[in-house]
Amino acid sequence: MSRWEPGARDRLERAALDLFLERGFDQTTVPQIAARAGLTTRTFFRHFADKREVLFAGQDEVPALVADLIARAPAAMEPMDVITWGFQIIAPTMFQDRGDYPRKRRTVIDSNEGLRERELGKLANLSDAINRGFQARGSDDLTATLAAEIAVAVFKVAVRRWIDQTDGDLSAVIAEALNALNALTTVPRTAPEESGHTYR
Amino acid sequence: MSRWEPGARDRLERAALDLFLERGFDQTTVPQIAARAGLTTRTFFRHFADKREVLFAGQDEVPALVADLIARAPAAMEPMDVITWGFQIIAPTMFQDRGDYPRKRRTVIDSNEGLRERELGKLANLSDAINRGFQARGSDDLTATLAAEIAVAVFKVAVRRWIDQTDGDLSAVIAEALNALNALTTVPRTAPEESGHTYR
DNA sequence: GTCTATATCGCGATAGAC
DNA sequence: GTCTATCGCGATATAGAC
Repeated sequence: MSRWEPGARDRLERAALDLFLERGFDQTTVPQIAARAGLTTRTFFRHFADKREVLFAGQDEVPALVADLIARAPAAMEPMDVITWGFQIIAPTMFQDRGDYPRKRRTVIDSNEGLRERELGKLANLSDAINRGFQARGSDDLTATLAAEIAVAVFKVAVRRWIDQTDGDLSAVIAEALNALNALTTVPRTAPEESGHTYR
Repeated sequence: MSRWEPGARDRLERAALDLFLERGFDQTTVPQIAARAGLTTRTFFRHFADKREVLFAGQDEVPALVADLIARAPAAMEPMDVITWGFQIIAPTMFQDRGDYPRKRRTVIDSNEGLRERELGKLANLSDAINRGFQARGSDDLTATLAAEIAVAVFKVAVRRWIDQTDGDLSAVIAEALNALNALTTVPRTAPEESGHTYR
C-alpha cells in the first residue's frame, strides 16, 4: 500500500530467525538483520521494540483472545473445567501448518537466557489475562491466580513436549499433561485422611 | 581486608535499590550506582552481570538448596507431599528479618518489565532444580515438570500475598495457597464421573 | 533517518594480602 | 612472588531522542 516493499515486518522476522540459527543470537546484530531484509536499522526498531521481540511477533494478541474464550465458557463451569474445555477448543488450531518454524524458534530461544526470560514474560501476560478472566467469572483472587498459573504451566509443558516429539498432535499431548496433573493432585496422601483435607 | 572499603558488593546493592526507588530503574545509570557506593562502573559489572542482577543477589544458590531439601525428603513421599513438607521446612526461615527490603524490592521489580522478566527467569531456574529433584526420586519427566511448576507457582503467589499484607507469617499464606490449590483440583467436575477420571 | 547516551565487556595496570 | 579486588581506557551495539 505504499512505495516500499510490502511485508517488511515479515522479512525482518525471517531474516532474524535465519541469522540467529546461523551465527547465534548474540553474534547477530540488528544492522545485519536489517541488511538481510533490505531495510535499515531504524526500520527494524520501528517494528520491534528490541532485538528479542522479533521472535515473539503477534503473541501480544493471545491474552485477549484467551480472555474472550474464558468469558464464553458456560457460567457454571469450575475453573479446572474451563481450562480443560478451553484447551479442547484452541489446541486443534494452535501452531497449525507452521512447518519447521516452531522447532527452529524453540532452538533459538532455548539457546539464550534473555530470550527464555522474554518468553516467560509473554506467558506471564497470558497468565494475567486468564487470572482476570476467572475473577470476572467470580473466582476469588487466590483461586483465579492459581488456576491461571496452572493453565499456563500445562500449556508450556505440553507445547514443549509436542515440539520435542516430531509426530503427534497437540491435543493429545495436552490431554496427557492434564491427566498427569490430575494424578499428581489426587494421589492418596502418604498420611491418608478424609476428603476435607487441610494443609497445616 | 584491604585498602578498599569492605562490602563493595553490599554497598552496590544498597545504592542501587535506593536509587531505583528514588528515580526509577530506567532513569538510574550504572555510573550513578557505582558513584554512590564509592566505586567505579567497571567494578559494578565485575560483581553483577548487568544492571538488573543487582536486585537478585544471592538467589542463584536457592535452586541447589531446594534440590538438597527434596533429596532429603522421605523416599516414599509423593511429589505433592514433598512440596507441602518442603514448604513447612523452609517457610519459617524465609525472608526472616529482612525488614523493608522485600517490599521495596518488589516495588522496583513490579515497576519494570525487564525486571519482571528477570525474576521469572530466576523462578524458572528454581523450577528446573525442583524438576530434576523429583526425577532423581523416580518421577517421570512429565510428572516432575508439572510438580515443579506447581511448587513454584504456589511459592510465587504466596510470597506476593505475604508481601501485600503487612502482617501475617509466610507459612500461613503458603498453607492457604496449598488449600486453594487443593480445592481447585479436587472440586467435583461439572460432569460428575468416577475416580479414574480421564480427560479426552 | 541521523545522532547520541549508556549498558556492557575486553584488556592491561595497580595495590595490598598472604 | 601469587592472588584477588579494583581501576582506567576503549570499543561496540542497543535503543531512544531529535
